[in-house]
Formats: sequence, structure tokens, C-alpha cells
Amino acid sequence: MATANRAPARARAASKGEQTREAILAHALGLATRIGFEGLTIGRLADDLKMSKSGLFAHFRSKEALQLEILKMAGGRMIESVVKPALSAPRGEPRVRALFERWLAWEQSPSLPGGCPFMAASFELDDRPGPVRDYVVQNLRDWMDTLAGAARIAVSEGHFRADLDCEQFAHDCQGIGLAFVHASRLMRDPKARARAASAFEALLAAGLAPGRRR
Amino acid sequence: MATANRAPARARAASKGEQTREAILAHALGLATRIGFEGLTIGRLADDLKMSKSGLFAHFRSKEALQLEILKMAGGRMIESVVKPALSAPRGEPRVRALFERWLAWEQSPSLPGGCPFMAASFELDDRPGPVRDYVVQNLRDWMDTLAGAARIAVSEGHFRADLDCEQFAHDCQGIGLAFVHASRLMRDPKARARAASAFEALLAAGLAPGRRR
DNA sequence: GACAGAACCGAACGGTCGTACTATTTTGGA
DNA sequence: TCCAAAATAGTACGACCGTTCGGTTCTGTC
Repeated sequence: MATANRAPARARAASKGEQTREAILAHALGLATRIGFEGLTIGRLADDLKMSKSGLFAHFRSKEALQLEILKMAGGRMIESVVKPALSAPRGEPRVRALFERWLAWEQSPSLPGGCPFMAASFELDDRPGPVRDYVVQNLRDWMDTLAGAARIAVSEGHFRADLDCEQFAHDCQGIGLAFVHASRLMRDPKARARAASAFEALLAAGLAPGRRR
Repeated sequence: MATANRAPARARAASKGEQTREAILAHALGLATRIGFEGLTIGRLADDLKMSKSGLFAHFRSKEALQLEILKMAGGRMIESVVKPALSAPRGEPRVRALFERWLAWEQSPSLPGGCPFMAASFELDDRPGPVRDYVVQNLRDWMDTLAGAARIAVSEGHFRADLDCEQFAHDCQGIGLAFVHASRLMRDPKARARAASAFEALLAAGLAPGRRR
């Protein structure tokens, strides 16, 4: 054990504590999506990572803080793998498409065995006030704003109808995504992906500018 | 207390046990929608109803059985207050509308302070196999079939396009409902109801038979 | 190589969980 | 009115929960 190779000291190597902290959060994220944020247990987490409960606990001063950190990591990852890449797509309809496509992919990313943590948290925490719920709401709001913003750009680019309600568009996208998770994770419907694509195309078709109808 | 009037002995009065059993389930249903099925606790339930844990527990032989009974009661209520009344609406588009309207109303029924239990259970149990999950899936499948069936009738009545994909229609309705719960319960969006109505109208408009467009 | 601080462990706390057993009370038909 | 059956209470168990605390081991800097 003692001979294990250290990570080369490039770029201000993260201290030991930060490393394990990161490892804890990464594993906890996967776990939380499967068994829920409330069902997530420090003991279970410690066992999985072959640590002591107390050693793990020391990294966060409470379970609530742990939950918050998990969600923050998830939020960061989502921005990194959904929003940022989509922003490199051309303004207008292509970017809206990119956002949606990458979002669906994110939902079933292998690092999220139980699906998007925010979806799960949405229904788990909707009646439990507190900072965790607040963060989820904030994050979802940001996401909806991103969607609506992309739609607004598509309007100004002349891709979408000028009178399109962009907030409604974002809301409808959210519905398609929720139905997708519902169909794929709970109902195990193999056509879930096709259903989501079909619904999205219909929504898009209804929003296109008159000259762009296909 | 002893002078309390008994329910008049009409129609094979439910035995004492069945009464309390019913009372337990009714209260448990409301509780489960708020704090979740996993978070639901026998002790908490007993306290609320001023019973002993063991006395309450004796009615169900396990917590899992209790959860199942809760869901069965919810399923029954949903049929009673959504499906059955809607069946008295005229075949075709009106019935589809009635189903959807009553469904939204059911979501925010006062007896379900935390919203539709199946919605909550969908995301809470999607990764936890067992009879409870199975029942939820079965129930949701029945509901989707009901929706799709009503749409099929609307097709054969000439209200909807002949080439409408009725399963897709049901799926899209589900999405609108999920987005409604999401917007109203989590985001506390006062426009949630209007958003759902708007999305439903758009979906309906896209499905109407050519001669019926408005 | 010493030393301060960070990281981690082990044991323990009070509490609650679901469940099992045994009494006790209540119910309702003969 | 009596009495078996049904309903409820009481108590206890073992498991696990989040959290605390004092001690041990490791890390990284001078």
C-alpha cells in the first residue's frame, strides 16, 4: 500500500483530503440517484468506500451538508456536460436541439445509474423545506431559464415564431423530459427514447416560424 | 364516549377493525404523499392516530403490506374520482378532456396534501424492485391505457386524426401532468395550471381531425 | 527528521426503525 | 349474560440512524 504511486505533483495537486472528499461525493451521487437522498446513509457510504463512518462524516459537518455538496457536484457536472457543450452549437434552433439532446443523454449517463438527481430530488423534496430543497429549486430554475433563453434566441434569429411563449416552451420541454424518465426508468419502456424524440419534434414543429415549417 | 351514536346498522356495518383500518389507511395516504413512502413510519402514524405502534401494526403484517394497501386505496379513489366520472362524458374528444381535467383536479385534491401518490412513488421506487413497485407500474399502465383508449375512441368518432398514435398521445399527456406537478409543487409556480392547460390544448389541436381544427 | 495540523478510526451515545411476543380490553353473536 | 374472537396495548429486541469525542496515523513543510 505504502508504495502506491502518488499522483504526479502537477498543477497544485489536490490535497489528500480533497481527493477523498471528491471520491466520496462521486460515489454518493451515484448512490443517491438510486436509493434517494433520504435513503442515502452515511454508514452505507462508508462501507462502500471502505472508510469509517466517523472518518467520512468529518468531511461534512452534517448529513444535510453532504446532501447539498452532492447536489452541487451534480449541478456542476450538468453544466459541464449539457449546457456548456450545447452553447457551442449555432444560435437558434440548433442550439435548442443540442440542449435537449444532451439533456436526454445526461439523464441516462452511466455515472448516474439512477437518473438525473434533480428529477429524483424534485419529487422527494417537494414538501420538505430547507436549504437542500432551495438549492434544487434554484438549479431547476436556472435550467428552465437556460432553455427559455435558447428559445428566445431562436425567436430573434427568426427560427421560431415571433409570438412563441418561451417560458411555456421550456415548461413543455421539462414535461417531455419528465415523461422520458418516467417511461424509461419506471415503466422500462424500450420506446421511451423514441417517444421523447417524437414529442420534442412535435413541440418544435409547433414553434417554428411560418417560413421554416417542414 | 360510550354514548357515541353507532353508525346505523344499515348494510352490514363494517366491523370495528375495518373502520380503524380504513381510518389508518386514509391518514397514511395523506402522510405518504407528503413525506414519501419510505419516510412513512409506523410510529409516526400511530402517534397521529393516538394508537399504539403494535395495535396499528397488527392490521397489516408488515410495512410493505401497509404500503401496498395505501396504494390500493389510492388506486381505488383515483378510479372513483377520475375515471368513472369521466366515462359519463360523451365519447370522443369530450371524454378525453374530462379525463385530463379530472386528473389535474385529482392531483391537487385536498385529501392528497402531497399530490398524487403514484407520481411520488414513480420516482421514489423506480429503482427499488418489489411488489410495491410492481403495483405502481401496473396502476400507471392501466391509467395510460385508459388515456390511450379514450383517444382511440376519439379517433373512431372522427374527432381525432385517423393516423394519430394514441399511445404517444397518452405518453404526452403524462408528460404534461408530470410537468404540472413539477411546476406547482416544487417550483410553486402560480401559472402551473395555465401552463398545463395551454400544453394540453396544443397537444389536442395537433391531434384533431382536419375537419375539426379551430 | 521533527513537528503541527489534517485525515482518519473505533467506540459509544441517544434515538428511532420494523417486528415479535404476550397481556388486556373491547366487540358482537348465541 | 356469557364468552370466544377480534382489536388494541405494552414491552422488548436487534439493527441502524446521525452525531460526538478522544486517540491514532498520515502528510506536507521547515
